Amino acid sequence: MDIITRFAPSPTGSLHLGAVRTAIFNYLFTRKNKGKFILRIEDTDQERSSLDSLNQILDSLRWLGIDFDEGPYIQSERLENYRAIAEEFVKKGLAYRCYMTSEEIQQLKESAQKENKVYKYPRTWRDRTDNPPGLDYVIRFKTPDNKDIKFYDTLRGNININSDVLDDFIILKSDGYPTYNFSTAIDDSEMNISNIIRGEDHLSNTSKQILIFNSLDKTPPTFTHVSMILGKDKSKLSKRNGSKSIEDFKKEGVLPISIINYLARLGWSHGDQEIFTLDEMIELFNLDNLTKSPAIYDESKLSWVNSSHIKNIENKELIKILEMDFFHGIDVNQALNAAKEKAKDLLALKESLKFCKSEEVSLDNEMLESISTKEVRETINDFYVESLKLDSFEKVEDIKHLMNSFLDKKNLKMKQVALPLRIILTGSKVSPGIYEIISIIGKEIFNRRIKKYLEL
RNA sequence: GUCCCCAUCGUCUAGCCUGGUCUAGGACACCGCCCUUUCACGGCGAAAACAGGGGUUCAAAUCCCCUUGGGGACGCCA
Repeated sequence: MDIITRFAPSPTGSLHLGAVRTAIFNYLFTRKNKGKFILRIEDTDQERSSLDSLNQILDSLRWLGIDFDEGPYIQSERLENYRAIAEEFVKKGLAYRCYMTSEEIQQLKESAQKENKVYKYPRTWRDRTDNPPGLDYVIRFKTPDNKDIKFYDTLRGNININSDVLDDFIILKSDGYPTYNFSTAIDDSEMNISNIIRGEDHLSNTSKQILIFNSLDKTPPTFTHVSMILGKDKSKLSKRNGSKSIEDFKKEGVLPISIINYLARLGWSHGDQEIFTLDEMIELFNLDNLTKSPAIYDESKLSWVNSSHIKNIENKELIKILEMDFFHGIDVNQALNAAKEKAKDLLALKESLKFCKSEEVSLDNEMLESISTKEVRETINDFYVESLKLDSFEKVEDIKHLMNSFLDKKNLKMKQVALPLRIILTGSKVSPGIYEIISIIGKEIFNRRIKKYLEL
């Protein structure tokens, strides 16, 4: 059977982590099975949907590298279809018009609450045949009585829900827009979706959608309801308990692959492996290795995953991402290699390479003060003289030897030379090791920076 | 309240389906030590879990039931 999947966000805000993970699972599953991946925008809430959110979602997905084979299909552009089907349902006696106003329903809900009961629509219009002219109406689905609604979930097995816990739910709102359960089921059937992978919060909605599938005379897809991602406080992820948007991560120097790796690993596993390339994940992904229990979002793990991927990233790729200029004479590859080793994110990495951007470095007062003593000046001068013996700074080993023999000769501690040297050469407290720094900037820049300091 | 789902270290998880190899493995974080040229990186080590109670069985983290706990749904939100 051909695999067709979809990711169906609603454009009512930026992409949150749970949605992104759903997208990732769908993506991995589809690519693994050489299927078709569809993007569908569920914007049937006129009030909350916005073009801004839509663009933001599209941008985030693009940045993450999650690409689609079809779409985006926009539900608000398919309204005629939903309306026609709703009308057809009415004609067939599967649904009916309900003229009850929102105010009336509000009242029913309030009195139900007073009696400590749960509101349920009293089916007032279910069997009425009159159509009061000029009044707003909704179309409700005729939910059958005491019927077992069954479906299969690859993660949770056979699920059985009795229709009596369901209401005569609305399928078409009074503004002519479909409700979620209706349009989702229609699109999933019309787009021939074979597998629905989505959050567990949709598990109880599924019964309603099954009812729609049945009425449409279509076989429902195979479901996989993935567990939720929770915040540190074990409640639904929100800004308060640490949830961020994809834009936030981008700003904080997190690589797309790190997010994908971390999120995929939250709820999915392959033995003891923690770090995966995209290709590996596609190769290894399997619905059977998903976890059923909810997972708590842990930023420090993400940070570790990110630093691991930074270590692995190709320099060519890294240069593109950093959008950074290197001063000529800088050994760019060596600089990148050294910086990658210890950076926890791209911001830190960029910061540690600041000394590679221009001919000179700027020093703040505190730094200047720490290197302006007579002893330091002499030491640096001596080291400079010593360094003249070396024709090339290309090899880190040579510099190391140079340093060691210098320390021996002068009977100095590493600290006494390396600390001021680092400040003079980089103007920073965050940077690669001192031998690497010297090698990276090369003899020319080294000489220039040292001379400038000695002339101060 | 009703219905549905879930339950292994603080966190993510392996093991569960196909009971014995589990005095429960790995990773992140934490703590300690080492390396050291700041910040870091790295290396080594420690501590840390089968929610509770009943069954079934020679044997249960693994199968069954109950309790408890957590999550979700019950919208003219998706």
